[in-house]
Amino acid sequence: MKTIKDIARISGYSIGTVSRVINNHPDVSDETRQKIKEIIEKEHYQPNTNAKNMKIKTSDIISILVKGQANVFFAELLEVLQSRLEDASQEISVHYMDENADEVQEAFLLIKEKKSKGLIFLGGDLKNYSEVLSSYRIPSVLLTNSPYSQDSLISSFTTDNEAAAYSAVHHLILKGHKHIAIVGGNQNTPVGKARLQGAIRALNEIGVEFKQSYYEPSRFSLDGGYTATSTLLQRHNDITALFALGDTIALGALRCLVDHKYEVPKQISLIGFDGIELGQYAIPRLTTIHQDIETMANKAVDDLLVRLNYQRDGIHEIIPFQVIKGATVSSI
Amino acid sequence: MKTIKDIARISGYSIGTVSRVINNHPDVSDETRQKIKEIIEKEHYQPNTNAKNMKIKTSDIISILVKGQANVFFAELLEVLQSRLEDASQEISVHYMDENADEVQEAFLLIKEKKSKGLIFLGGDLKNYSEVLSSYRIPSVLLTNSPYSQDSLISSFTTDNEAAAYSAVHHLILKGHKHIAIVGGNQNTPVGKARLQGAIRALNEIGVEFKQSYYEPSRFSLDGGYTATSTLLQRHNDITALFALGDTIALGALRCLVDHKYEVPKQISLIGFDGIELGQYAIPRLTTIHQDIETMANKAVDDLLVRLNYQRDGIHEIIPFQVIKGATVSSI
DNA sequence: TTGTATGCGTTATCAT
DNA sequence: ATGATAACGCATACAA
Repeated sequence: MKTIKDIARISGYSIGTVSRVINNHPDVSDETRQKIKEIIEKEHYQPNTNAKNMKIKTSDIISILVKGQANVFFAELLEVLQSRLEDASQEISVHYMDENADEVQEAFLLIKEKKSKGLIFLGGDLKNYSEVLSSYRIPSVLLTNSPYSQDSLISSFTTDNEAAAYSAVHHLILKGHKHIAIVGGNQNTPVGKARLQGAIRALNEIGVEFKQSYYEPSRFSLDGGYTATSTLLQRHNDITALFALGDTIALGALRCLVDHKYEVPKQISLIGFDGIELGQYAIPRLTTIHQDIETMANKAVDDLLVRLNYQRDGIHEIIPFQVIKGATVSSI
Repeated sequence: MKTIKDIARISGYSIGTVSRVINNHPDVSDETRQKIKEIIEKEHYQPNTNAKNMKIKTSDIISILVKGQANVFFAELLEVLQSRLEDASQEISVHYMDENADEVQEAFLLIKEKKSKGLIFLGGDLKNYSEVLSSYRIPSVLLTNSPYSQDSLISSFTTDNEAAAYSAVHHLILKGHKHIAIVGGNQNTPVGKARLQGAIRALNEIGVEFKQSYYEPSRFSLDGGYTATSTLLQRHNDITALFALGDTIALGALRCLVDHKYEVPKQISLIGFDGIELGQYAIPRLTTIHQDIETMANKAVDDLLVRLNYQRDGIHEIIPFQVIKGATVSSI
């Protein structure tokens, strides 16, 4: 493989000059720059990223860490983020990680080895945000979760999951529902917990006591939603409405209800959470809580770009949500 | 940040010995190994990947290149691949790339810089598979497309897109349909082309001439399917069946048909292509062509693992598909 | 404006 | 079994 040495040899210049051309340094004569560029082109030379990363102090890259590659909501959020950052001519690199991977560890590597100048987390909770990591002074933005750490380098823009879940169930209650089951989510995650809490609060408010048997957790998937709903239907026959802790779960639930010969929403109503695009393609259209990904993404990008240039403390904002009235909820 | 030097200093051993411990070389005494490991643990030392990659001749990693992160079919295929490779205790790294990125270029980097020992391509056509790349002698497997290059290092396991599309339309024809419209896909891709060709062949076989106006291309998305279907419905009012060149497109089409007050399948039948999980959660369940991802993934992994150990030529196999009879097609 | 030399953190080769 | 040291390919401080 060709290295910078080869280009130097072929061009007759030194590797120093070649390096300057590669990195667009100003102190090279136009003629030399031109000549070297041509040779680079002709030889298909590509700088070795490993060697490069070892030398540079900081790169111009903002890294985005996405937790859970199957998460449709994150995928949609990511799309907006990418588009905004592209508008700002901001180089980015996206890193998908496993649901149960350690995002702080990953971030650490990104900073240490790829020398990212800024970080955006989609999911994750930075529970283990460490002093070491903090010592690098890299501004970060956390989306869709509240920050555990109170480090001033972190901003967060999140939906109030508790309040949103409350609204979802409240919407069902307004339609006359009382026998409401809750499906999906993981009570070991802050998000899952908050959503269930919000739902319970709405129930309690009208004097309905929440019974554990009306809740069935599930993986965040179509299949998970289907199975959990199946369990709930078997367990109780008085359910008139279902609150799914995510749209993907809701779509699994929807199919399950139909398979069990329930008419939606006539016999059983269904409301989801997230507001993913797919929900509006479902038949019937999914009623759901819409998290405002546009605003989230815009604020995240604006905040990060500012803090990249000016020393400021991170901010923490709650982004308003919205109930999308689809066709899966009806009055009792 | 701690480096191997620090660990050497702290432990009292040389960096050579520390390196040996890190890489599990046998020629270290158990006692030394133990001591050094403890220090590594205590100091939270992590080897620098950049430096490491510069030195190693070849890593033990198989890289998977996925073209188009929004592609649900690839996502499902990837899941099976990952599970199979994990069973074989095979380290992998997944790289998502843009739909119109150059996968050969990316592969080149992966081989040169991450020293991958094997490659799996999801999508892409290796049109530009170069001599340079070939000179590295890295076994590769191409899934879901036929190889352009005849390099003996490449295996491929693919669905016969032309035949499968033929079967899809033939299925509609058997149900009595003649006014069949085709929606979605990109005629600049081999896959899109093959699927359209197969559909046309089925039509021609029963003496129906294919008219261009009964075909509307689209992006590979819900929205794309919706819009293209809209166009077709506006253009013709004698359509009794729709063949979507992908399931995601089909689901967009389904929503569009319903919005236009067509009953599916009573008034208009619909068949998709791919066999993604989501299709079986749609209401009604999607009739579609199922590509056998299990077999594809199994064969890909088996073939690659064998060729990693024995010098053999790549093979090219067509994997049988299957018509899934959902509920979106009925007799006329 | 250009060239030279040093070091980044490793692995691997050659000693010991 | 362990240590010393030469690369790997590049950016950069310093020299010219």
